[in-house]
Amino acid sequence: MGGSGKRLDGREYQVWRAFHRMHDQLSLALNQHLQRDAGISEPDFQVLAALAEAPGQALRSRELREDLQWEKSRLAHQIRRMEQRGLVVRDECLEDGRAATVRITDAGLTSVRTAAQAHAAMVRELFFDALTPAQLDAFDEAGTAVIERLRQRCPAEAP
Amino acid sequence: MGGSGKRLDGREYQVWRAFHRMHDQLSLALNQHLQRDAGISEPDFQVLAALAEAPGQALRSRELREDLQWEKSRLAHQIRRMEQRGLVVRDECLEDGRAATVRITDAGLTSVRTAAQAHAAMVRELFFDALTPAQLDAFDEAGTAVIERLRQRCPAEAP
DNA sequence: TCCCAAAGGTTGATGCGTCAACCAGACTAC
DNA sequence: GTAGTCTGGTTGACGCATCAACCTTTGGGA
Repeated sequence: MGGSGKRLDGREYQVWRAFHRMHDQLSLALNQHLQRDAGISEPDFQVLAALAEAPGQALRSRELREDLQWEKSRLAHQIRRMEQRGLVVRDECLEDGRAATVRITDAGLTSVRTAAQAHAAMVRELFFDALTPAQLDAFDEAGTAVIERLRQRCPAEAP
Repeated sequence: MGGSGKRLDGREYQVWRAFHRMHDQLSLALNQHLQRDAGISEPDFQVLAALAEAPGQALRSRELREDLQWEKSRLAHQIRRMEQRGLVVRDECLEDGRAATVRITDAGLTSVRTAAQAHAAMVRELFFDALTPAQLDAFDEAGTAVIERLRQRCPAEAP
């Protein structure tokens, strides 16, 4: 609760819009560059990066999902699309007949390596370099606080 | 420019992920509540709110686009879907044969009024109440700074 | 006048994300 | 061991967002 009532005041409204705009434009720019540089999307990149760092360069879907904090079906759809393009392969898990393990392919490795440097540079240039150290701290704490609050208030909606 | 090299360090990586997670989960929760309370999505709400506040409760597509900072086709698709559900209507503009004006319907007004209170309360509860005043300031400045930087670096990509 | 570029919008294709429904393998209780 | 449930994963439908291509009207000039 706190706050001063139900409606957002002008200041809050402005912050809220700026937050949205920042996210949308940042996401757009990063996607465009990633697409141009390596022919992959941000979701592709996240999956590939997680797999590339994993031991054996493969993960079970469950682990991948936990790592990325994605929904079940979101990952399933994403992996299907990526498999069609040859970035990953799926095979069965020996220990558990239900499970599937996702492995990065050579093509996937090439893509993610091509993308990594430029992507990181882009994130730094557009995001971190625009922030003062104090703002960075605030961002960190605020992000954590909002996530924590979401976890408390909307527990069903957290994967 | 700032920073310390191309790769993101651990701290930065963590902040970046927290930012993404915060946005995704916030967006998900807000959409779910909006859908449940008023049967509309966040994009629906943004359009309806802009129209409801406009003089004559109608705007030309161009103005709506500028207000929301959306891409041309994004708005066109959105309006088409909303028109099918009876939330808005499109009619021709007398002054300019190319233009279209979008008007909110009674059903649209009802929806947006139903949604407004609960939505604002939700944004306050999940976002603003989680932030200290200092964090709010930082968020505001940081958002503005990132947007400004985007405008400078990627001018072509800004609508 | 005629041509041509720019502006306002629309459309189709494709990828992304959610939801609800479903299926199959694994666990638990009895 | 068999019934019921839980868990891991997939699928189909649908809304959302981007891109590229397109159409029409407008507004200048030559």
